Amino acid sequence: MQSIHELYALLKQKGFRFTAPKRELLDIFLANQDRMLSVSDVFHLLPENSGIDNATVYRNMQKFSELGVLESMVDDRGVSRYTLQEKEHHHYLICTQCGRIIRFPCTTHYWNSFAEGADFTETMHKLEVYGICASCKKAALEHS
Amino acid sequence: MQSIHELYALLKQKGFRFTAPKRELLDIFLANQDRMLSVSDVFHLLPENSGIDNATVYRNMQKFSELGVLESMVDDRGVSRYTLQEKEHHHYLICTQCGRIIRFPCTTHYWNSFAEGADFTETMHKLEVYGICASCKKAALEHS
DNA sequence: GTACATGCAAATGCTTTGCATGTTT
DNA sequence: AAACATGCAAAGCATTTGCATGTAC
Repeated sequence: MQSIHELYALLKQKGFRFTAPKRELLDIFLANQDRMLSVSDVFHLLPENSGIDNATVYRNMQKFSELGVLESMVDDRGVSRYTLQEKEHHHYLICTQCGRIIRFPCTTHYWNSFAEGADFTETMHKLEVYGICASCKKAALEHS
Repeated sequence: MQSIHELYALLKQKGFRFTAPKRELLDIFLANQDRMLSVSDVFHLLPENSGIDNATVYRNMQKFSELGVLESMVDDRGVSRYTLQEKEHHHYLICTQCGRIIRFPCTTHYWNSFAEGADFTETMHKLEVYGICASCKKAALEHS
């Protein structure tokens, strides 16, 4: 999911329209692939007088998630955050200072034996690693 | 963290008081160790005329979390949920049907190499496995 | 022209807060 | 008595929804 053109095709195929607000929102996500953006973040990244309403942002974030264009998560304060979805299933290192994310592949399902033991059928899993990223550590050093 | 007495001691030690609402709340968590309860869940589990206010439940859930009596998470709808904290760090199989949780030990940190590679310092991680538990699968079969 | 989208405003739901009163210690 | 807790009511946010209007197709 890299270019506006691919996204355009995908939307069209699903019967949705490619409007100015959608275009602006996608631009923001394309330009911020190393962040998980909340609706409020997105709203503040929009140009001053975009005229785009909060509700429009919410509706489109949801639509994009359903389409598989965006991936969503809920942060520790209960706020939904979104980022462009990669082809492969990834997990994230998440900087609690600046919000930057670093993707890493999903290579282990070590819990499978426990799930089987409990006769539990997995449908999905979520792994998030929180901490401080390199640039925030550097910044912290410089300020001390 | 098993008995009311231990909890009583812990609260006292931290300078808090052991009140009737706290006692009722803890009883609920002791009786529901296989669930992640939201404030709303807890509220509904309280006796009809407990007289305990919503705000009191919120304040105590937070307090208990800070004390390490409860462990908290935010569900996929952004709602905070709590369960008694175990001695050791665990992860959860979470039934999306009934909300039942099954704990399993944390034995892998396979992402360490990625974190080191990115000069990322982990402070915490979260792993949740969603699916359908044995009893919900059984119930589904019986209804079909 | 029709179906989908948007803006606007009101409503919802979870959570927090201020404040006067009540209770534990 | 002092410090912490609680109930009550109001406020705060994120998010959703209804509806009339606008726009892509």
